[in-house]
Amino acid sequence: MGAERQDATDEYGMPIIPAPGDAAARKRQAIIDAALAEFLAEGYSAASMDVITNRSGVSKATIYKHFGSKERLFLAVVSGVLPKTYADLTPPARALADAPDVRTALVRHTTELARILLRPEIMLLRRLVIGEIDRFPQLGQLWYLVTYDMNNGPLVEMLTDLTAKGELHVPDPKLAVQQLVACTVGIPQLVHTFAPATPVDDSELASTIGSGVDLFLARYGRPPGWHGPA
Amino acid sequence: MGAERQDATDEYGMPIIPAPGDAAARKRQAIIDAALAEFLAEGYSAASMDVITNRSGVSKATIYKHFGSKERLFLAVVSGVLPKTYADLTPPARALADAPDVRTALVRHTTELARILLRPEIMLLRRLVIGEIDRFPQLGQLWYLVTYDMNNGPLVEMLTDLTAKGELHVPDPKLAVQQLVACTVGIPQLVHTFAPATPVDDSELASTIGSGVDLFLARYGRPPGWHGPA
DNA sequence: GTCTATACGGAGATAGAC
DNA sequence: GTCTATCTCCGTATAGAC
Repeated sequence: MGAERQDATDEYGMPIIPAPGDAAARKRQAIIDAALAEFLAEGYSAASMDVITNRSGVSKATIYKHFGSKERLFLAVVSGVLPKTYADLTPPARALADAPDVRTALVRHTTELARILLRPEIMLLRRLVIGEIDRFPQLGQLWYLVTYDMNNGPLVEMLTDLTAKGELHVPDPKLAVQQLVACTVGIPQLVHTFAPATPVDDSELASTIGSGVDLFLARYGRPPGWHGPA
Repeated sequence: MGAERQDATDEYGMPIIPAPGDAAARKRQAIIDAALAEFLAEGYSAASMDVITNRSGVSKATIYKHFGSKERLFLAVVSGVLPKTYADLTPPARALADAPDVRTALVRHTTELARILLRPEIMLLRRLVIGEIDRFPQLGQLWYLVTYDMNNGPLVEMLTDLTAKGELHVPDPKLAVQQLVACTVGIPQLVHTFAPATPVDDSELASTIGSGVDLFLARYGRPPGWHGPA
């Protein structure tokens, strides 16, 4: 029932012998994995510590030794996943350096961002966090901080630099980044927030994002016919 | 404790005698009110039917006679509130007729929309619905339908008309409406989704919305210097 | 239709042996 | 550190009297 408490074997049938000192750490990870699955599936309140206990293969007492309470377990699990969410994202400055022009860089970056944020597991996590914001305000703060560090902040810097170079005209970079994200990723994200079952249509996503970037550049881009500093 | 089961009096101390046939309807309403408060405060799973029972002043058996189950009660309560949310919204066509120009009309409309959607109770309801979407997919559909009927649909019509008249150039009105909403209301809405305690700053809201509408018009508006059909 | 009283299961958390 | 066994409370839902 529980899990591999002993006689665990790998894919070749060889017994897995955990390094002695890692036993506690491995159990801790097993708890986190089981808890994440249960919380994502049931939400915080409906999630059962009994289910997490059985799935993780450790005893309930061990879970409470490690995490103290259901609330603390929830916070530990969710806050661990959040930063990993954005780890795959290429820093905007690099995307800009690798692209032939600003529009291409913006399209590539927002597309990559959308691919990450629209992953079903991330959308699930996002809905979970939003639904529990009133119970766990720390999660809202964490979500904001991670988003800002990994995406908005770097984009603000990039827009500021491009404005200094004369390639864009962005008077309020912080607001502009919010607008850019809202007009591109924000649109499919909103749809999938309320209709999780909707599949992601690649060509539709590309055209939505392209249109959003064009909207952004119509306001903040250099005028047409402009080809560099005079 | 319970509520006004008998000897209930109005503000002048006069006894309130419910019309005989309305007794059931009045209890039904008391249940709905108590349930909404409890669901908004605790979320679906953590909400207690015992608490709803006590606050509504009727017995638990009566609640189950009326609604059958906790799930059905939840759906009845939430779906009843949703349409009322948008009832205060002026139809976009009227806002346009009453405004001196398109920009003013768009600013007024999105501002009014923001005022409604940013009300703390509505934000609370929205977080609740999002958090329970996987358990109650019907609510996502309902939310989408109400939003579309009361806001997006009429706006699409309006943009289509304005394009026909030559006052705007909107090739894809459905997408444009999503962009307009995302660039204006969507920005403070996102902030308040993750940071509910943040108060609404009127001047900041106005400047955000103004900037969003300008962004929209930079792409879809008539070119500057243009003063009516030739 | 409405009430009181209760059935029945599962929740989170812990005591104490090892 | 980890387990087994258990405590205590509260959950939804219903039976039966009025």
